[in-house]
Amino acid sequence: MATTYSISDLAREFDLTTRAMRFYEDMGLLQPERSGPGGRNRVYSGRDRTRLKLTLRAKRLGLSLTEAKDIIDMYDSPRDTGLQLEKFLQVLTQHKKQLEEQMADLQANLDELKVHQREAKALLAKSKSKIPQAAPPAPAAMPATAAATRKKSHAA
Amino acid sequence: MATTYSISDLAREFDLTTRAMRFYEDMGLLQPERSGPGGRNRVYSGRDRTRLKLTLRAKRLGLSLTEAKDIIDMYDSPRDTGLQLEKFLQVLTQHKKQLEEQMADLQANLDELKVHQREAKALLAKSKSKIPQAAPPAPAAMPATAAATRKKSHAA
DNA sequence: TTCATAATTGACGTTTACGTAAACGTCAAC
DNA sequence: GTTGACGTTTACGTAAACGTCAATTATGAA
Repeated sequence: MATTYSISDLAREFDLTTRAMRFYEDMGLLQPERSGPGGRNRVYSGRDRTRLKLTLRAKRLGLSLTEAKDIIDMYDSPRDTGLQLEKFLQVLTQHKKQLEEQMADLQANLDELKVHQREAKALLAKSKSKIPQAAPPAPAAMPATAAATRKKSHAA
Repeated sequence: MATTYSISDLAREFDLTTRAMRFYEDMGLLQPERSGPGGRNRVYSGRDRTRLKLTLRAKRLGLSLTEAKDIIDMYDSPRDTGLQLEKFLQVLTQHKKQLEEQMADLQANLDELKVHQREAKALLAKSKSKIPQAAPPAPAAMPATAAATRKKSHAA
């Protein structure tokens, strides 16, 4: 039988609250079955788990939940006719372009960061080789970014 | 004389409202000078422009404004003593780690996207070579992401 | 001078993404 | 038989990031 999960199973695994999961359900991101007396309790499938994982990944990349849903649904939808396939491919291309833009953003940040890193290391070396005291005046440019210590990574 | 900008200059350039810019100022991200009668009008410096640019880049990568501010301020702050330098380097390392995590997320998305792209192309080719009609049943997995058509890119 | 354009400061409204009780059901363990 | 641990719904609260007036001022063109 296919593996299933309770709400707290997934909550624990992905480090979120049950409240969040129910909220995602309200948003249409998850569609757990029900079990128990009167079908009260939620039962999540592997598909739900996957969708949740993708949702969180999307969030980490700055998407809103509705954006995430739109995309996930699209990837998850039936593409049986030729026209649907073509449209799907169009969306894919668009999506890919945006991902690549974001890649560029990220790369820019990393590059600037590395410059600062080098500069700082150089300065530190100098200040250590000479006298452990005050050093040169102002900094140079300035990069930006870092998803300030998220709860957990779950990158993949 | 150093080049300066009006509020609408920058608003236009980065495609945001003046309201947003004043909001960023309230958040401490920008500190324009004042000019005109009674110092009413805001005058932005090149530094402001840079900070704004970095702020938007950070936003595109999913950071909150306060996160953005923290980081930008850090990069922008005076690092004159050895200890400050060392702490700065620590933060840099941490920051870098997070950027790399995000890179991994992005890469994962791109990879999955490409798989779908290939699959779809194959299917489309098949359906065209045979009969332009209905095709195989369900899809396979599903990736996620794409900063749903943001206003403008301004990637760099 | 008058009208349009651009700017300013409040101040309240809105959307997103949950948090936080309150109040209750269920089942196993003690 | 009651105490937990886990689950449920309903519902109000909240922080973030602006949007959207309103009321006013300044400047430049017609």
